[in-house]
Amino acid sequence: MKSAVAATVTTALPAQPQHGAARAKVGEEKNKEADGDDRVILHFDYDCFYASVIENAHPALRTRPLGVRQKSILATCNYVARTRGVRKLMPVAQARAACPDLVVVCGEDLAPFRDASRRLWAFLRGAVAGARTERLGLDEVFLDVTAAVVYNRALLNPNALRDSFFHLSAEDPERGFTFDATRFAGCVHPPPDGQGEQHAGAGAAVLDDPVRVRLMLASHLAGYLRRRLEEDFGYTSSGGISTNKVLAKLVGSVNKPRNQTTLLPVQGENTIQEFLDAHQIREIPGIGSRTSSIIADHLFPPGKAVRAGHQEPEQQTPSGITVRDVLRYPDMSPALLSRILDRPGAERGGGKKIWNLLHGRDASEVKEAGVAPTQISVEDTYMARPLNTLPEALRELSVLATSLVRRMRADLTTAAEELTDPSSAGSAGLPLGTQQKRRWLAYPKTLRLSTCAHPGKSGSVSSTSNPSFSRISRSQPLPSFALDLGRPCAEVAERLVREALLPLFRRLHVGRAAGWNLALLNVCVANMVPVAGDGSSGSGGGAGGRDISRMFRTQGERLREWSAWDDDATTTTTTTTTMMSSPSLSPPRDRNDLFDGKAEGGAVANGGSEEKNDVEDAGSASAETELWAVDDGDSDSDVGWEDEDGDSVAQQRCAACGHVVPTFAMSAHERFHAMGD
DNA sequence: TGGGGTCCT
DNA sequence: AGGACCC
Repeated sequence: MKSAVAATVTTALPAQPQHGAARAKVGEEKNKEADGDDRVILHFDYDCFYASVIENAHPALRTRPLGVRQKSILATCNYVARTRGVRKLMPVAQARAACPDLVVVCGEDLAPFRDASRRLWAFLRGAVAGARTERLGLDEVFLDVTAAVVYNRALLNPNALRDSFFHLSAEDPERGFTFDATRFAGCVHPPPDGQGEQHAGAGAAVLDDPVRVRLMLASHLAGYLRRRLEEDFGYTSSGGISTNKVLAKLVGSVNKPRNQTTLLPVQGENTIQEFLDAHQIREIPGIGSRTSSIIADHLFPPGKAVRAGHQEPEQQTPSGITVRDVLRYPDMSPALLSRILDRPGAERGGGKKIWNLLHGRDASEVKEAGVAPTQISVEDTYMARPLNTLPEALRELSVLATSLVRRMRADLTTAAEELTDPSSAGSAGLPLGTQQKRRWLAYPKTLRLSTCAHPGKSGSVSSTSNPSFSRISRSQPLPSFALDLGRPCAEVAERLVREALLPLFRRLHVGRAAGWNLALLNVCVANMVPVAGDGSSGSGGGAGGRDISRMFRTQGERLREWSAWDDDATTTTTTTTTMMSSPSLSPPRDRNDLFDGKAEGGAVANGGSEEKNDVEDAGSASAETELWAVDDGDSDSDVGWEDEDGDSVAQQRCAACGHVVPTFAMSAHERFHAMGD
């Protein structure tokens, strides 16, 4: 995978912004069969997120075993509970049996979790200039921090690595943190002490490897961000640092609660493939249960004898087939994999994609999520008492519809900041001072209703292989009255039921007036169309409108914001070489060394258990387009880096502008002035 | 055995 | 409209 002399960083960029699609294509080609070592990706996973949200609202629960329930299972539980034998996704009854004093909290309403997730996400989005952030579910975030890391690598001072300063913005030299560039923050994946290692620690010959230096920098960035998440927001997290999304995410789970892991290449060894080889294929993100079982069935046809080569039953995740098993299979190849997975409806590049994942290659980009979701759905299940009559169904539909309308208003509108004159505001019939004008950021074009019949009640199917019985759905255009902000949610919802959802329901269940045995109802709006004049919403569903402004915020533009050259031929090589010879690129002292003095959990406490203080703090603080290029073609490391000895954060005042700047930021700061033209 | 999401066909 | 994937 990794070649010793990669030197591929994409800082040299065309002068003009590129069209998003064009840029993506270039990216694909570049990553096609190449290393894909040219990015730096962070993955954060908030530890037992739902439980943490509850704990932050009720700090007294922090020390008690806590489970968060949805219907009859625990969506998650805190680590105290896990100590007592409680597991994620465990039935509530079983959990109580294992831990009688378990505190169980209902988590069926996702609003508090959604709010907390958005607050953390807003912080991360604004934290690193030029980074892209992508949310996965409510509790995971990817960041592409390539630009910031490349920039900071160019600024490393080989004479004072221990007192390095990481710039979070090229625009504001004071924004950042100090760190020790002679070591990684947190854990690294093949552990330096590892028995097999004959390299001296994590060190020696390796630091002339630019990938490794970037990962070292990224580990400190990840450590800093996680510390902020914990200290400022009360959420601990696990982090993974690597060169693409799948590896970052995978390696993040190596040291799970409240820690982080950097996956580093080791020269002359294929440590990344070894890391992957040991995983069950089902554990690789992107390889789901369907693909897993198809592969398993092909490699070891169900009729035949059990695998001989495997000594242990290994009662872990399903199938037991590892990445190594697949790759070592006779004549295994992308083509064979494609044939195995080929079936009607299969994804086109599917085989090749899986093949790449099995090798740790993942060219997918970190996608900046729009402020508006592309879909909003509300659902409820009725396992215990399936719906069979129209009055029941209508009652539930109206509950769901009310909640849907409320969510549309919460997630798809924003405060209207138009400079409306007081008289026109008053004419809307609301008190002047308290008027909450909202306007749509994006509006859905489609309304969809889905149902699902009860698996066991009337029909067949009890198979474990059946992942919840399949849904059926019907959709229609969303009536425009659904967008009327002047009426109460419940009123809009009732009309929605009568005029849209009921007809959809009849289309779903033609010919039967009752007795459907419905175990699930789902109401969904989709196909969001951004409102013209606002650049912040989801992907255009139809021909409606494309979000032009977002298409220009491509990776190229982000990199240009930082734009320090990463040419290994220049002074940076000196930097890294010198770095190597520095006393120790020591192994992490300890697995939990990141937050030294701190005793136990966040302590943010969040004051009283104030119920809701919500509403849109999410919008602000995103990384602005700070378009200025630090051209650091030369001059770098020697000039301006005297033998500064000051232990902690030495500062200087800039003669040009009077800003107080950390000494290690001074060089960058001066270039800032030089740039100004 | 939940209550959500995304993308592709 | 459905299926695959993710949490």
